[in-house]
Amino acid sequence: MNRESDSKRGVKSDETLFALIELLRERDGAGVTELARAAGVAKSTVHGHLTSMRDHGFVVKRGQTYHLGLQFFDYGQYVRGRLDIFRAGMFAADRLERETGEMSWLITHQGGKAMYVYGRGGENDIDVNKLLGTWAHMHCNSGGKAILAHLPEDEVNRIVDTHGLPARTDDTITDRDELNEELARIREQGYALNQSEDLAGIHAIGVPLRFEGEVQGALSVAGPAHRLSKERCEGEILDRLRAATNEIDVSLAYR
Amino acid sequence: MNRESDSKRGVKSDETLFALIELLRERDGAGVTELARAAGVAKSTVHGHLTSMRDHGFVVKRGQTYHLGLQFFDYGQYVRGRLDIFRAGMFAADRLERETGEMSWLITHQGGKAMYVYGRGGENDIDVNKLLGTWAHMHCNSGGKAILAHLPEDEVNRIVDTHGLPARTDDTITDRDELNEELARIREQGYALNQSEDLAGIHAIGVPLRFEGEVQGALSVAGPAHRLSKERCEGEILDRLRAATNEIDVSLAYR
DNA sequence: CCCTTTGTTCGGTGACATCGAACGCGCTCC
DNA sequence: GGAGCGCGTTCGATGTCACCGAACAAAGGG
Repeated sequence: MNRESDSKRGVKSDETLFALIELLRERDGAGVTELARAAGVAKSTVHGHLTSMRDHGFVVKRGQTYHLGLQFFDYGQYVRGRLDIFRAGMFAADRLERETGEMSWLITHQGGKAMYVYGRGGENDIDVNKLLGTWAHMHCNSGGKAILAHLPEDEVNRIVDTHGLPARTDDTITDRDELNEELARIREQGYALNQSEDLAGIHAIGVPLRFEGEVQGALSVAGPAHRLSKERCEGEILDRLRAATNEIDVSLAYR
Repeated sequence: MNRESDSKRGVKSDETLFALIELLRERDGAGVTELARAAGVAKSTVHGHLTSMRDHGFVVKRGQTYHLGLQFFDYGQYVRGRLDIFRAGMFAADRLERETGEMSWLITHQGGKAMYVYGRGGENDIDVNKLLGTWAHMHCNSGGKAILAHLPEDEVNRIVDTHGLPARTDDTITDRDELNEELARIREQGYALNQSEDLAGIHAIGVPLRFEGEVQGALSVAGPAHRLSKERCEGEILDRLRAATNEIDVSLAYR
């Protein structure tokens, strides 16, 4: 009723399960009654799903309220660990951070969005853990743009159709044609810049990580605008990024 | 049919969903037919669940085979980020690793098992990422024993009933009475030692992290036996652990 | 101590999860 | 190159079980 698209050939019961999971996250844990009201289902239904999840560690009960369980962390670590990009790029990202003193990021994409897969701190690790494992739009950050630039044209179109080009700052690219020009430029020069297009005052530069003709992800360096001038990005940092990419390519080829 | 305990009041459809998820992990991705055979359900059933999961990013399709998706990593990072222990203990673990040059671990427990929530490398980060986010029995590592020692007696019994005391090495405590003696000792001296009880040649020392009268987790230092002698553990390292614990306690109190 | 609100249990019932057969495709192997 | 196997996917028919709502049991709060 609330979701208009029931046309899909999925399992409805799973749909409510996932809704409950998302609700538990949004609210940082919740009770049965609260969940039932929010999801629009009976209390007993919610209770049933929670019981199943509890048996598998996806949910824990503290007092009267249910919370998402560490089983998610378990599976999450597994999924990340399976990514070639992650295994081949970790060390490169570490070194990049040491050499530049700025944040370094390993990024990949799934379902038309980019995810921060691995990051190293620069000044403080707090920000890293805030972003780590979160989804981002691909049009407004260096890594995402670097990936988009090397994706088939129809896939780029599909992604833009699905997720749009929301403005994060005044400098975000929100026009389709403008994005295509930018992607062509990135393809040509081999790297993508982000000048306050995602967060005001944050600049970044990213390069694509390709393997077997496909973009697997991107490697990027980000930091405050006053330190990451266009000149520094396209000079020192780009050189280091190129070296790191090369190292990762080799590592991917011989994995 | 394969599972004998259908007595639980859960949702059967969720049960097969979780079975599929686990199968996808065990096999590092699989096709519909393979999953259907392994789970003992119809292909169309599998396909339905996969479609639902795909819509929510829990699964991705590469070619003809399905793999677990990065949505798990997203939720996983969220769950860890909500742990008080993690937010309050990260920095302490970092410093501990720098000061001792050994691996440091932040551990917590759920459902009677311990999980490695945060770790820093010591010599190599590879091992850290192997263990990070995995479950462990609580009776055979320092952090787990430190937690057990400060849990109510009936809960300890329930845990042992559920998970048993499997022998990981020749030195693993496999006897219930012996475990209880050990736990009493730990309670008295305030720290737990692990001398090759989990992995041969690996020693460790752990202290409990308590807050509001409850054990929230444990902090531990681990490394090769030849460097982590009983004397060093109970001397220098214990001192540093105590300092770190104190810092975490303060951080927890004022969170 | 009542009275509200919570989590939990319990049958009854119709929606829907499940099944099996059929389809279309890509592959291999004669 | 076409016959045949295997795959993922679709489609109805069916009977199971996910769902509901009411009743129950604890747990606070006034």
